[in-house]
Amino acid sequence: MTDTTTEHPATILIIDDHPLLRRGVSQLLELEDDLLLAGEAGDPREGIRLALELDPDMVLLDLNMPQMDGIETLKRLRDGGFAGRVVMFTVSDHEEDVVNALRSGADGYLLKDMDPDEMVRQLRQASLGRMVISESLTALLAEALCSQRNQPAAPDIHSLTQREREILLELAAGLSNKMIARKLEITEGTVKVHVKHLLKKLNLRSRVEAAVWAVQEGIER
Amino acid sequence: MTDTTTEHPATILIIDDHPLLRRGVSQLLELEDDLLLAGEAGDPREGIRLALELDPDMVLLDLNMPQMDGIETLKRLRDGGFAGRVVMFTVSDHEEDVVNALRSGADGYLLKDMDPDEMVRQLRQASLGRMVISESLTALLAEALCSQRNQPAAPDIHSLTQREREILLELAAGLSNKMIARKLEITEGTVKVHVKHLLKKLNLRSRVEAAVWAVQEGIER
DNA sequence: TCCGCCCTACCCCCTTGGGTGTAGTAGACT
DNA sequence: AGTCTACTACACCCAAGGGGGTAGGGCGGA
Repeated sequence: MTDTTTEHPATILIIDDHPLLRRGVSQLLELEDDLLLAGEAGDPREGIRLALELDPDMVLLDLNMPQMDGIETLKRLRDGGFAGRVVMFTVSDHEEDVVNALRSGADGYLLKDMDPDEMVRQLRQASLGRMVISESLTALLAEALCSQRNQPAAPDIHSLTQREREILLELAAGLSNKMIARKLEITEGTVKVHVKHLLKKLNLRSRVEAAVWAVQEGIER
Repeated sequence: MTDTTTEHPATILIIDDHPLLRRGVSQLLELEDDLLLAGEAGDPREGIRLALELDPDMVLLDLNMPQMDGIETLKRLRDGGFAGRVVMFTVSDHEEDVVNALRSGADGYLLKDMDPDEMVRQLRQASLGRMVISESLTALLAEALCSQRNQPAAPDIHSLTQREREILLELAAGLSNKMIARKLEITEGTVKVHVKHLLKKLNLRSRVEAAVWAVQEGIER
């Protein structure tokens, strides 16, 4: 498995605001000739730019950055057309964060305090297209899947407020924000706020997805 | 019926690029105290601006103007939030034009060569919320409804080209133009062209409407 | 051969959308 | 009294959408 030197090495971009941690990963990767550090970024925007420019096989993405959270960064990566693997890399072992990240399309979720050997092994797995999760999280993950106490980020109509449901309905009817505003007698800016909120709650990326979802769910007043 | 002077008169805005014709209508309306000319516009953009500013009860809209066709003007009026009646006013007695206008949401279709008496009568009807059609067109209209030879502007998947159907599918999946371009390996500009064309063919106003329509129709490859 | 449609690509223009942030008000619950 | 959520509104910014137009290559039918 480790002998993949005849193949081209898997290129990895790390996006993390901690220089020391980037350095650590960098040194870890240098020891493996089938894993190659494609680049580093200290903030999300720079990271997204680099990812689209370098097009690495994998992005190792810090979930908690001051400028932008990892979920948002992941979204923007996908929006930008990045097609490689995106593995979350974080200190948070909260079930909520794990579930949220995976629901948002992350290809893996690794903890920063994990064993270097396991780290390398998991990265290798990820580069092969497998979804990876830190071993210490598997129990927690199983629990999350069984007990249904994971309301956050669940695309559920009930997570929306009454007003947001109204806006979603009009939106799905094909109305623009301006038209919705006129119809509900509020400003366009307020409509935008509601749309933004419902997109976030439903974990969708555009009003088109929201409209299609609403239609398929058969949402009604 | 003519005695509605106790009510406020119905205000009418005329949008037509022929000054003489505007003058004619103007004089015709002056003779009726229940019909009031709210304003005139010689080109579509000015007309739209005026309509939104004056908010007349009815817009008399030339179907054939050099700057912008009447259908497009009608769309923009509705997009702008104009909620009054929009009656097409034209020389064209082509079935295609009539059907197209009515399908696009026009509240009436009157011919410019119609009898002044009928004209006034029809305008009065329109101001009451009734749909009006020049009498000389009724036969033609009936025929159009019976014989189904009205492909133009019929929201039909078969009116789309293969490529347009592909784009519609991706669009309905929530992909942006850029993502569709990447997926189909063409430029974003070309995707925009296809989207523009399919919206026109399906007589829809936005990609959201297109997406919802596609989903409801159960469009597949 | 010429015409027309399809697909592609590009130009210009302006509007719309979606994100950031701050902030005020009202009602409900602690 | 304090806090939380919902709803409203506005600022700014940049990306995306949608309209107009022109144009060239390919392909098939008149």
